Amino acid sequence: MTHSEENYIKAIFHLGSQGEEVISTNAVAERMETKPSSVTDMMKKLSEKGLVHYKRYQGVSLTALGTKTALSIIRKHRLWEVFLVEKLDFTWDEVHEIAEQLEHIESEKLIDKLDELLSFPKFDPHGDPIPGKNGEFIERDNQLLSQIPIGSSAICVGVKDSSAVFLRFLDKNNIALGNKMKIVEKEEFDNSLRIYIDQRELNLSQQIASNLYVKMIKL
Amino acid sequence: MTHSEENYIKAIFHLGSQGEEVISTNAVAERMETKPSSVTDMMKKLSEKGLVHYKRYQGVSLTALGTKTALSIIRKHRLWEVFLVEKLDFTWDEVHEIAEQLEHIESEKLIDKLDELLSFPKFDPHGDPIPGKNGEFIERDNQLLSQIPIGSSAICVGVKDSSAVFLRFLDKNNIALGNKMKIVEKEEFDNSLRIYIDQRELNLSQQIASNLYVKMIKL
DNA sequence: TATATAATTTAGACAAATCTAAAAATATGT
DNA sequence: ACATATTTTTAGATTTGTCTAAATTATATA
Repeated sequence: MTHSEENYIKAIFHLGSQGEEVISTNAVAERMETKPSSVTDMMKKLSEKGLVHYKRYQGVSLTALGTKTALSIIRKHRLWEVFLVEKLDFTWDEVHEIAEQLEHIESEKLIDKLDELLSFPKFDPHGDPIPGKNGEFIERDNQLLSQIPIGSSAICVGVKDSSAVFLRFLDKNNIALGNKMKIVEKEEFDNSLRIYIDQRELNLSQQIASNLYVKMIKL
Repeated sequence: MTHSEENYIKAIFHLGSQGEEVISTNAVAERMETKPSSVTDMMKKLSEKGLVHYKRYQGVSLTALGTKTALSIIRKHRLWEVFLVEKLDFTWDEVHEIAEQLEHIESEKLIDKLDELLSFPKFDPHGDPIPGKNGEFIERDNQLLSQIPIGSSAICVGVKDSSAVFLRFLDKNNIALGNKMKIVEKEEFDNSLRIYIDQRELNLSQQIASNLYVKMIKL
């Protein structure tokens, strides 16, 4: 498979897991930052290779083989991210671009050995689950901070948006995975939240809160 | 730079350091396993980018910039090889193909951090010197086993041919980098050598002996 | 040194991945 | 349900890296 094919497969997988089953040509084009016509061409090719279900004007979805392929690429991406943070001391906002390249390296043995070196991690530095060697994949069932009731306590377990700007904002405010927080109040006007975290009081906009995955805990 | 461009630069560098200064189109084509006409096309492109000196029918050589580029790629290749052997327990006959992919990953920071993780190694698993961050490069001044006088002792420091078959042959005969050996006799008929290594007596063909780099030691 | 041979380049073609512009199919709104 | 808007596809072009076949230049030999 070419890098381009792999990137399309990955895009379709990600679009599929955050909403619809069947993905539109335009959606893929937007995510890949290409033109819809390029997507159509590629869908024909991937369809011939048995990686996607595709009928013209009907959108696209991954076949079982396509899903397996996507999971393998995502596994590689996330394991490399763990490596970069754990072994090379990169920060979580620096690893995506590099992992984007490393995910295309072809060698099953390499990935298995990397997995072992890292002690078989289950999550990447952004809290995203790492698919297993045989395609086992635990979808994250956590809630967004914006969705949990006022008064509850929760642990920060992941980020929905893993762009460098957002991650650096979190760093600046000492919000890290594993941190405990308590939601004190929701401001009616703009839906911002007042929380306690790390012995401090903090105000988070609705946009921030809807990009933080948390796991509720009983007091 | 594209992977292909990088591979051409590397090929020219290697051809240049094992003989002539000016490299012929055919030599590049043979090494790259492409047709001479493809080489001509690429030389024009690399020439326009200032990476090679090229005049038609006159062969090709690297510019200062081309050499710097080549050293950077080789540095990456060899550091990744060390990583694969030291951190992931690959054997020295398995690493070349994977490093061939990894050498194209773009991130200076990644390579610097990798260098640090590996404690700034000076040689790769085959005994080849690793160029420094700023292009410093110690050419190996060692001799081939086939070139040293009978009766002398030497330490094995590298391999000229690093193909998997040759490396596995060495493994099978317990010849490893760092091993001491003494040349006992040279057979006139086929130039094979009788040596002592690792408390054993061993017979090495001329072909083997001319692919092993050694450093002579005084007794 | 003339000519044969070998090396190299040019010309033209192709596949992959992309694009633009136009056409076709589908979806939407009243 | 029909006209319009949107989405998607097709057709044809472009770029990169490659190829084959033919032409050109260099070299080697007689």
